[in-house]
Amino acid sequence: MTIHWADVAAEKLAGQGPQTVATGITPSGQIHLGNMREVMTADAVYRALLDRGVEARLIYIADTYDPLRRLYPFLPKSFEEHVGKPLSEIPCPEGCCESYADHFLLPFFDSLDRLGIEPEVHRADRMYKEGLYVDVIKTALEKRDEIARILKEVSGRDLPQDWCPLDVICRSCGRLNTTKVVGFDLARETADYVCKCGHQGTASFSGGGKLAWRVDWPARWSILKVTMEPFGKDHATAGGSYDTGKRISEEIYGYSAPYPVVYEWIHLKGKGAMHSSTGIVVTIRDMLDVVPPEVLRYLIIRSKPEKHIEFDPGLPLLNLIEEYDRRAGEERTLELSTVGAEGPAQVPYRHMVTAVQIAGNDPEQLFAVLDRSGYDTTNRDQILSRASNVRAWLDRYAPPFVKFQLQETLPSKVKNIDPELREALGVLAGRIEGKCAEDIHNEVYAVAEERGIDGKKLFGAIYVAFLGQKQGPKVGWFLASLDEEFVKERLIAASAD
RNA sequence: GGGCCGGUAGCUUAGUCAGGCAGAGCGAAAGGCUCUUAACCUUUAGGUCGGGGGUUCAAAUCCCUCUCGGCCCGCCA
Repeated sequence: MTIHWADVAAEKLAGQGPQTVATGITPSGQIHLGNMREVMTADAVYRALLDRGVEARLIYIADTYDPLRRLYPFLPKSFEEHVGKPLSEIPCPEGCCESYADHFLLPFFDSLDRLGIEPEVHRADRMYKEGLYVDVIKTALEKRDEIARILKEVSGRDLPQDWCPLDVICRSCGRLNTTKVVGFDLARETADYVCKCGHQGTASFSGGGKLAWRVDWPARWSILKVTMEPFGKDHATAGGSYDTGKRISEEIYGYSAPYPVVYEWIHLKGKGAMHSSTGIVVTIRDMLDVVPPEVLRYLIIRSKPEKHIEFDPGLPLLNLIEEYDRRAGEERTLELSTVGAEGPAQVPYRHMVTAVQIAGNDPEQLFAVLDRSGYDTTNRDQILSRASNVRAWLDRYAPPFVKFQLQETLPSKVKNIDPELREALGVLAGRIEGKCAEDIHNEVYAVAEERGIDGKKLFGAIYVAFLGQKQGPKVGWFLASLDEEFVKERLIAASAD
């Protein structure tokens, strides 16, 4: 019996007072599955804490005050002028949201909700503007030399003479990365700066700028009293931002660094790590179109955070879904993956792949097909939702050989079928009337046997006649789901020449 | 150059902290249900635990070393 990693972390933290589990992501682009690992990891530990009766909260800090680093491939050329501005101060790239940051945050929040993750949200720009950072900014400026020394000692990085832990926003051009702080006044809580754009001015500690990342992070820990935080392996390396953050937190802010959980990246099978700038991205919303939220949770919760996840949205995704649906995984993992009261699906995803393609977009037809196959269709909402998952999967990720399409007219390939097989199709046409799926299926075997034909070949011929390809869904059930006259006509047409 | 994480069956992996018979799922193969249609049942095969060395009665597990993959030591989750 293995203790789940979330419980291991929770056990370490138990008995140390109320816990604040923090996560943070910069909404600089589509928030993808890789990013989601951070939040899922935090949520798993949060749940594990609650399960053992520890008082805990889950917070999510949106780094909305980070500057836009560069013109990402998905942005219009016109956004060049916004590079360097805080994400919260840039307009929405598609004109539908209040800001650039919101454009990527809102769909992400929607996804979190569906995943059953309900963090308290803190937007960095608001925290700065509301003055929550004023004290930590003052301390950082006062102890600038000490911070610089820590950064040098831990990361080996030499900072320029005029380095300042506070980056200010130019009042004229709105950029964070083009200004230089030339002086500050702790009493008035302002900093003086010059900007490359030619402007010079004075910026307030409340919203006039932000701390450099390596200082911002530990400062935030002390402001929000963070006790546990997962982060990507980029921050975890020796000399990385956790190491410097830990020292800054303890020595500058007198606050113990949070308990770390380091997570690995999620790779897209055959393409490498997900990264918004490389275009190797599957967004959370994309995935939620294809799998139910429980399965997405399961994907992340079943792997230990330090293992990278090789994610393949093609055929192997079905294994993951079915492993979850059949409750084949480890019990605690399944428990932590649950969202609400929704149970596992009654209809296996794989079968749904066939059913959906037979039924097309007609829900009644779909229920008819499923009823015929003997599945429980009482939970109609769940079935429709799964069916819509399956359609999206077929559309985007399914390998060609699982797809089929009923041919409106007799496929020309029928001409290549052996005459004796075609004849058998004609015989079959006369034997399906009023028969149920299973009986039709049996007729196929019966006809093949009577005529001394290899059953395999006869099945193949049927598929060619209806789908134009050599394989397809289970024949009896497939034919039974179609209009009987249509089936007869098609079989006769295929047998004639 | 220095560091961090990972390498266990064809694939995904548990077990590594705290040494004690290498386990599971998927896939594969064989058989069964008068039935290949991605359905079900039964059974089987599959391993140099990345390589080498060391410690030990005993090593996937601890130590050293090499190697492969990924990442970090500017910025960035």
